[in-house]
Amino acid sequence: MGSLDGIIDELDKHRLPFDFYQGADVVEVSRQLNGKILVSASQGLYTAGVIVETEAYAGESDKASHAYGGRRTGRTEIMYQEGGHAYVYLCYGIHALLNVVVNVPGVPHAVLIRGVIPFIGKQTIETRLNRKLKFPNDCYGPGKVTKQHGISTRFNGEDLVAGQNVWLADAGVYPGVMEVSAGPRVGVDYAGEDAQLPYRFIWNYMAAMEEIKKARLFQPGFR
DNA sequence: GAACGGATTGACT
DNA sequence: GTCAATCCGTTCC
Repeated sequence: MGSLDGIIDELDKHRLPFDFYQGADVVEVSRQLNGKILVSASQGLYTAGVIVETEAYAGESDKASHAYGGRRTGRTEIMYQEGGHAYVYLCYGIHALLNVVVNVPGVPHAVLIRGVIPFIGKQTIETRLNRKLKFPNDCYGPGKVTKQHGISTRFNGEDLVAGQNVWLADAGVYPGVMEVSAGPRVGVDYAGEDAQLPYRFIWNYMAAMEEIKKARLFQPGFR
């Protein structure tokens, strides 16, 4: 009852389908990813949490994107593949950042996962951090997400639809209509006027916790 | 073979 | 709120 295996099994059954990632509008996909579940199995240890912050990167026409102007290199290649794969790259030489590849082959759109409220594997996460989790502070920040969930650049190219190492699920956690706010992206001053685009989506922590409490997966005695 | 620079973080006031 | 450390991978010569 409420066993870890049972919950992971449930999250596996409710994976986001292939079609979800083929969406033509990466900004809308970015918004919709708030409330979805990030599940990872790294070093044989499961962790999972609710996504509460994302940013859209709109490929060739977006000056903030690594694929701006059709830039296609070894690093950006995965973004040109079909949606539903992970794009993980190293930032500032230290932080791995997790992106979800969106759209059809040849269209290098992606969504950066910037915030997650963890609910499975808290002990694993605290071991990785070497300290206790601090809410809500530890939930926001793209480098924090990958550290907590054991996601390194080795996860680059992972299949989110059929792979066993990392995936996304719909666990019935949905933001209220007005609860996800849009704003400019972080750390993209180099992108000129594109830095002002409202491609960043944040789900307020208190509001997210309210919705999480309501979801079936989180009811006492579930399973 | 080497320069470049960053989709950040955490410490500090 | 401000600010500097950070260091590898990517890119191009």
